[in-house]
Amino acid sequence: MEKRRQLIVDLVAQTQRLTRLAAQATGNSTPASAWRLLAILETEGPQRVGTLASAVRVSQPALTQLASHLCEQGLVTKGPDPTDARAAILTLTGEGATAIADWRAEIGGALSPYFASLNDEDWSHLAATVSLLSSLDREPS
Amino acid sequence: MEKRRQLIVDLVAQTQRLTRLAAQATGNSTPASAWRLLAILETEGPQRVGTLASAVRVSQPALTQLASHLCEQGLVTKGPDPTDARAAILTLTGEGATAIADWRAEIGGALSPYFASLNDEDWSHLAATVSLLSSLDREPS
DNA sequence: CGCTTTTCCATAAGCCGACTATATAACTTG
DNA sequence: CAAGTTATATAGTCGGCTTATGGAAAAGCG
Repeated sequence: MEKRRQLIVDLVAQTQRLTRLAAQATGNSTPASAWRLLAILETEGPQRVGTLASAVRVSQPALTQLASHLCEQGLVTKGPDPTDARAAILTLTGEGATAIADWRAEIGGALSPYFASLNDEDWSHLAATVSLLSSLDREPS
Repeated sequence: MEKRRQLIVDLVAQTQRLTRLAAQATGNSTPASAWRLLAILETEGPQRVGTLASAVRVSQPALTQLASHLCEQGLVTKGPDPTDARAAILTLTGEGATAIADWRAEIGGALSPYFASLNDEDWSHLAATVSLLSSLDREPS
């Protein structure tokens, strides 16, 4: 289906635009990878550095560095893994959870004007798209 | 509508993930801003640097630098504006158009496995979402 | 058990894209 | 034409991400 492949391409192009729009509209300079990391810790619970690196889709050193920044800010804590002395486990703090909530409010507020003209049908398409995107990157088939 | 605001947030989160997935799946290091620039030139025709900077959503110096890179690669050309000697006008070259086409093929090929399990209804939601996203950043209302 | 190999994370060095501030040149206005 | 404004270019800097590498712990194997 060549048409579907084209649709994927268009979707990616639009997501890049929206990502950029969100970054610019909020003015928040916190990198997207940080938000992905916090969101993963929130939904999946404490995780190892290596696991997080692949989940966030950055290199392991990048995640180590990101984690140290977030530790300094008090948004996550790094602790030992009782089952493996090499490993480090990152845990979301209460402040980290608050930071995510704040960011969500900020982005929602900044972007909702752009979505003001959507009708109910548009919203249902969006909802469906969000839910299917949420579950599509577990292993390409 | 608090639910809708939440949906926007989730959409942004998913688009960030997809953007990152696309970057990683293709291995193509060309920055997203370059693709946005080429795509704009393709659909809108030759444009001034300043106009492109805001369309691509980067600062003017960033676009100047990006343009010079793309010129070196032969993907765009920079020419004078006959109506304003200060201005520079960027134009997509044939090679530039080819580069976009190639990239689209690459991203479509790299990502389509992830979308293999979608049904017809999913695809129609995606199509609707793409089309509404395409037309949402002309001025927040 | 001891030794090798593998795994996990941290550190080092460097690249590249983006930003702010500033300079230069050209258009516009009074 | 002088003064102010606008369009782009340049300089300088910062931050995130990458590859390459190091060191320590676990796992595999004789």
